[in-house]
Amino acid sequence: MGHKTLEHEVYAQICAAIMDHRLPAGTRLGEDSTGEIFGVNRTVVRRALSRLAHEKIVEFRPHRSAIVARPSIREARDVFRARVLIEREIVVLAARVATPEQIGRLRDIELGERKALEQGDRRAWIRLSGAFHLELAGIAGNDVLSGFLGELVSRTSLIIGLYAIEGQSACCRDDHGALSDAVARGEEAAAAELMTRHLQRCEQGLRLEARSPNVDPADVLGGRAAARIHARERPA
Amino acid sequence: MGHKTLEHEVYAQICAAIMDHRLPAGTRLGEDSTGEIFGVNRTVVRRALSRLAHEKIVEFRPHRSAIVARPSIREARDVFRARVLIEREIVVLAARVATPEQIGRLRDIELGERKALEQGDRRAWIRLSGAFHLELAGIAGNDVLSGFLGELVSRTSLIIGLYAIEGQSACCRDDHGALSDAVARGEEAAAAELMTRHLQRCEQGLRLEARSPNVDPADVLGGRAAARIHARERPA
DNA sequence: TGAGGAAAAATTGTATACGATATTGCCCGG
DNA sequence: CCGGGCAATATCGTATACAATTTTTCCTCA
Repeated sequence: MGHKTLEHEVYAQICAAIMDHRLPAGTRLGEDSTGEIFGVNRTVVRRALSRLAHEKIVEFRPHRSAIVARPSIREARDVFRARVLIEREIVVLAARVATPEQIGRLRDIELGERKALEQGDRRAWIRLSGAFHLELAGIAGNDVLSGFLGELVSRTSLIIGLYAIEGQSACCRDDHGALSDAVARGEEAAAAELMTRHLQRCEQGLRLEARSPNVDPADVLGGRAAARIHARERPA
Repeated sequence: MGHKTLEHEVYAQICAAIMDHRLPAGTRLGEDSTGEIFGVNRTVVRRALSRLAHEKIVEFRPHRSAIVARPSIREARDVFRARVLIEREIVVLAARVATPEQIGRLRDIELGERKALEQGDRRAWIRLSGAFHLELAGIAGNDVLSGFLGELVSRTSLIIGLYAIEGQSACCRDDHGALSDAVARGEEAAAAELMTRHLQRCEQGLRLEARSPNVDPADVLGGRAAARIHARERPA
């Protein structure tokens, strides 16, 4: 893999790092600084960031460093609603046309998920969990919906990083297993309901209560401005 | 409007030109040549094209000129299926929450559409027709779905340019009017059905018969290679 | 001490330059 | 007359350089 172009490589690396929660929301991704990390030029980073910005994974602000996106609570809800809509359709289509071979690949991913969960490899689990949904989308066979879901899965990963309730990370017991079963048996309606409930459970594993309606404007109260204040409060 | 940055300006211009069918599918968009047209540098064009590529409006090929995307028949079908799915939801949500003021804006767009149609201003009609759907999405209030629909509308415009049956351009008589009525009255189910049929009619106004299953590989049989052949067949 | 503002630093926006790769045209042998 | 290979051209991929803008620092003054 790797289209052999630096831009794609940098894009993939940053994307993976964000998905794995190694780069938390709000992290500054300066063009020069990021370029030095990868040993490439600003131009490359710029393009990679541009793409990530289009996928709403990083935020671009004029004349200011790009940062890892900080999806709002409202945005998080919208993402889950969109996922319910799209993935219900996907799972219905998949249940209609899935071949045994395709079901097999779903099972493989499930297996990997369980293994990662046992070993406490949270990163691998997150990645595989997303892969399961994308595999399902591939089976459904609508490339447009697959593309949309790809974006939604990425954004969901960010949302989980921001709003997950720490204690109960492994939200979904064996939802994916039940989902595979229903798809394998061609039970369209059942699969759709399972998907809906699965996504609802995932969403309920987050803290999306609008504590105050959009406390974002100050966000964590600045970042830069706050840094100066704290420096004074903590006089070395 | 205009974020004051050249890249955005170039992006908007190219996008509009493609939507208006002034740049037909397959048109070469070289970085240098396009840059000279706008009097800007390759860098700017490159970024703009990158964005358009992400929206599937232009195709990027390594070391070859970018071209205006040539959506396949398969892709066209997927786009319409996705639109039915998303816009049914949108229209239901809109019917649930639309305010009189929002309905008013819908009516305004309709009015513009009718005017454009009378005056034979096909470009304005296409633009307003898309605007109607996007306005509806705005009313629904899910920014994620709005974003997706934005892409789908753009791609639909390309698809129409490629596959529209010339004679019957004005496919939809007054579908938008009926749609507005249903939304204004809060008739969710009726609005959803109207939207479905509206999109189906639009799709039926196209030639999407897969004459041979995916004649795309050669597409119009090359473009470059074919040009040479035809030159020989037509000895000037 | 705190506020205001100008200079300095940092970072993005845009342009130019050079190497890499694919395409094109041409020449030559069959 | 046709096909294959090589040079010339065009275009992209990446790096470097300068201009514009924002942010930060720090100094001055009330």
